[in-house]
Amino acid sequence: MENEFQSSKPIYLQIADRVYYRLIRSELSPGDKLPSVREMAVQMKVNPNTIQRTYSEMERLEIVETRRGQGTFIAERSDLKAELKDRLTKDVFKRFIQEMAELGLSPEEMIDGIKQYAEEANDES
Amino acid sequence: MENEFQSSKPIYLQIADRVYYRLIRSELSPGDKLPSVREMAVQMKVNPNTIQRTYSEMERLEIVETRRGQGTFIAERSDLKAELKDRLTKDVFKRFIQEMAELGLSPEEMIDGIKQYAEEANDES
Amino acid sequence: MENEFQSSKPIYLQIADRVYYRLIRSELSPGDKLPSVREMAVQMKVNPNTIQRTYSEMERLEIVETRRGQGTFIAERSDLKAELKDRLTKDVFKRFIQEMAELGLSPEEMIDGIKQYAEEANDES
Amino acid sequence: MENEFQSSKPIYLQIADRVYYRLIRSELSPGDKLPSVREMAVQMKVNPNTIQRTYSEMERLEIVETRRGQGTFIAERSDLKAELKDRLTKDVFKRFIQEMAELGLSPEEMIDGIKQYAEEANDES
DNA sequence: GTGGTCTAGACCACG
DNA sequence: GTGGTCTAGACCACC
Repeated sequence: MENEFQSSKPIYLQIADRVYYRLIRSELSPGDKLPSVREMAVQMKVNPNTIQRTYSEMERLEIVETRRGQGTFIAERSDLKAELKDRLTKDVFKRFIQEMAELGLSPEEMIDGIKQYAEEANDES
Repeated sequence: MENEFQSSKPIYLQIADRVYYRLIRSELSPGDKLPSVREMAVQMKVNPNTIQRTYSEMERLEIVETRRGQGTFIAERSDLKAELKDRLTKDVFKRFIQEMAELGLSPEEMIDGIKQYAEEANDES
Repeated sequence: MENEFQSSKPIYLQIADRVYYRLIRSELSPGDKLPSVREMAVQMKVNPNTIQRTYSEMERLEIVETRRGQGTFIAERSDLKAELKDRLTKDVFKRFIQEMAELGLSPEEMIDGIKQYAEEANDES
Repeated sequence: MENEFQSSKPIYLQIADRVYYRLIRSELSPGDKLPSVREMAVQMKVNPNTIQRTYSEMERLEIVETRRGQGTFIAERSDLKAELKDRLTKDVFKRFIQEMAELGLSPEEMIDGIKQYAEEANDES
């Protein structure tokens, strides 16, 4: 009865993120068909309108294209995966570095912190 | 007539963030009096209720304490600054590492990326 | 046109108290949907913002959780009712005993007083 | 620099309570002179206006009387102490029993609870 | 439809 | 003058 989405980030964007990650991890590839809006809604335990938004957003970013009567497909561009990964990692890096700078941490301290926290994450897993 | 706040994050939290950063940069210290709700509202070009919410939130987190009829003050705990910095940096690290892991980057790649982007930031400045 | 709230305790907390009591009396159970902010506001003859505050407070205490676009629900924790009752009774006991101690009454006198007043209450009913 | 008042109860009433308790414990007696407003303010680390309110409140309740040019004195009524104690204990009992009834506790459970919590309080002391 | 946020303006208790 | 509460009404993102 419950879905698993949290944080303040809109659910429809969280779902888009999942698609991006599956692409980058090569669990999805250009040309693959995505589940229908309704089916995805059932899988995600979410309102179909929410999936509709997800798909619209991804189409806007040209990550996905819809073919009338056939469904929604990962865009057929050879560089899609690399481009997507680039864009996402770049965003994450920039935000991270900027926030850390505001907190007064030097690049060296950032690197130390990553070593430390990455270890902790390993311990937990 | 216009204020300078952006985006999705609520204004009242953005203002709280500013207080946190001023604390960490030692522009504010435990015991210091914050501007009154009304005065801060003028400074920030925001409705007094918005500031009220900022102050309530910070009080909930025990970063600030209000003395009735006197105003709102930075909490008088010697470890406040360190604790706050810790909490904020921890949050940023965790989010960064988790997002990067989802993008399939290893800690080594994260570190390389930081070196690279930190250089770029230097070049710009 | 008039609502029925009194005294010094903020209305938004008085309304929260009512929810707590309904939970303890099992008129509400984990997972139940509370009325929407607007509907509750009508019922209580109060401004929607006041209810909003009530719900925020209850969410802060993890007694309630909100699902975006769906409404506000009693938290789904099996021990919620017992925990809540415990917390509330504990608070009342502690305050009572402390006040009585300050008035110089021994536990025995407290017990005698309860017997006496409980009888009176019976007589009235 | 800090005073020691807490809870949501107004400071001026908390200070009045202290006077009541000192009376009941016979640390104060009818006819005794209270400290001047200013002196009490210094003792309590509080604004003189706050003490002024305390004294006004106590005068309204006829627990205290002010003699112009001389100061403020505990009212000279032989029954003052007993009456005060009665009134305060009655209030505390009634509120306690009512709150407990709302929580669904029987008088027997109240008595059990008092025994239990009174013990705990002993352990701590 | 839902809750979340923000503005505007008011009143009050408190110090 | 201070913060705390409440009302009224608006807009928005999300489902």
